[in-house]
Amino acid sequence: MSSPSTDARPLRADARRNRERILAAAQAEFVVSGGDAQMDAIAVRAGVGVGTVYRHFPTKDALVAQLIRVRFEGFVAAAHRALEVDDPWEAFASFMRENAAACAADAGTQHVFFQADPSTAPRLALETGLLELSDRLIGRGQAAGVIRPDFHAEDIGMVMCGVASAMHFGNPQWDWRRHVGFLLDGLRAQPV
Amino acid sequence: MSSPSTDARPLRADARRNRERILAAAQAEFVVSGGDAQMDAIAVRAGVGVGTVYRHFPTKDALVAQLIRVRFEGFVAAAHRALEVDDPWEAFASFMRENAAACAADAGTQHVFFQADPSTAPRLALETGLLELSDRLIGRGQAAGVIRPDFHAEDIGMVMCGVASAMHFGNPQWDWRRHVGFLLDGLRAQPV
DNA sequence: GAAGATACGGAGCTATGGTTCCGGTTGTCA
DNA sequence: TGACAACCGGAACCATAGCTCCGTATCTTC
Repeated sequence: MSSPSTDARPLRADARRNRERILAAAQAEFVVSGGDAQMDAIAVRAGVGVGTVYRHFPTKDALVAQLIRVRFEGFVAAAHRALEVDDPWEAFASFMRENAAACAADAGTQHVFFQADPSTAPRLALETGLLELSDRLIGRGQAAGVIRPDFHAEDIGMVMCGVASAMHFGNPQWDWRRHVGFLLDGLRAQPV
Repeated sequence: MSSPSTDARPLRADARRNRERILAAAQAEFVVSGGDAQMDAIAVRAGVGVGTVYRHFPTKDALVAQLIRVRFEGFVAAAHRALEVDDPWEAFASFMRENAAACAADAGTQHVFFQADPSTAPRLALETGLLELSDRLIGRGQAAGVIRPDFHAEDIGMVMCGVASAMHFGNPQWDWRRHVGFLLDGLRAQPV
């Protein structure tokens, strides 16, 4: 929940506080509204006026984009952690499980994700370096013969998109851990 | 694209024709609009007035519900076909592949699906008998030792939801056939 | 502590899109 | 073919939600 904006002029104290509040409120509001949060509701929850919301985020899309960006930073951090793990399979598997858990924990961003332009995720994966990190993670597993050789870094987006949306759109009783489990079993190198 | 309404009074010829046109137009319109089709646009495409759309479907939700219902009838038909297949694994796998292909072929209904109430799919699965058919299909595979024993009929919804949403929300370049392939490999009974 | 820049609040503007309503039209049946 | 019921068209209504505007309040700096 940081402020990665590129301009460096320091925000006034109250402005910075409000910015954080708005992001948190948006996240919370997207949870309860199921992705259809209204700007007014976000403002109320943040304890500010709508005008303030719009001063920080010129449009609703901009606010949403920021939420998504924060989420991707989390993915990147998880990838770095995974690369520390010795066992190549466990590194990959824990990366996948951790990302799924992050999606599950933050339903707000999750809801919003699926309303964004389809190109958003691929673009961010490239920009944040996530794609390259994933590539290393997978390459390591394939070199060790534990990940199927026809699996690529781009595929992570596909399967994780599936896992996340099933936990989001589907029956609340569905267990996403099982879903991830099925996939991981399918991604493991098949014994010949 | 049939008319499964329960009341039996025959529709006037023009009314029946328009009803079919509206459903087809809605499907097409949901494709190009990415799920945000407008009733006016549907009416225009169907070559009728909005009033006519509303006479056949009292609300947009009702129209959407009908599209989803038709899709489920397709699933049920696929399940029946699959049960004819001799090889238990091939029966199950072809069922999954065929359903995924149906989702891919009809992006319109697909888009709409994810806007519907999350309880819609489970409810329809029950009502249409799809759940029970899936259960038989899986039970057969498990009895033959080719499907992992901890996979249940309800799980089909979960994984198919994932596959469908990845092909719908995600990068258009993603190959859903690979996605299904990964899953099927994970669902096959693992050799002990 | 005073001045000026920065930020805030929230009423209200506006566009969008679902829905209604009723005068006119078209099947259907005798 | 005539009469009635069923059906159609589309202008207009209305609720919703994104966004703007400007007078007021607050922070920061000298």
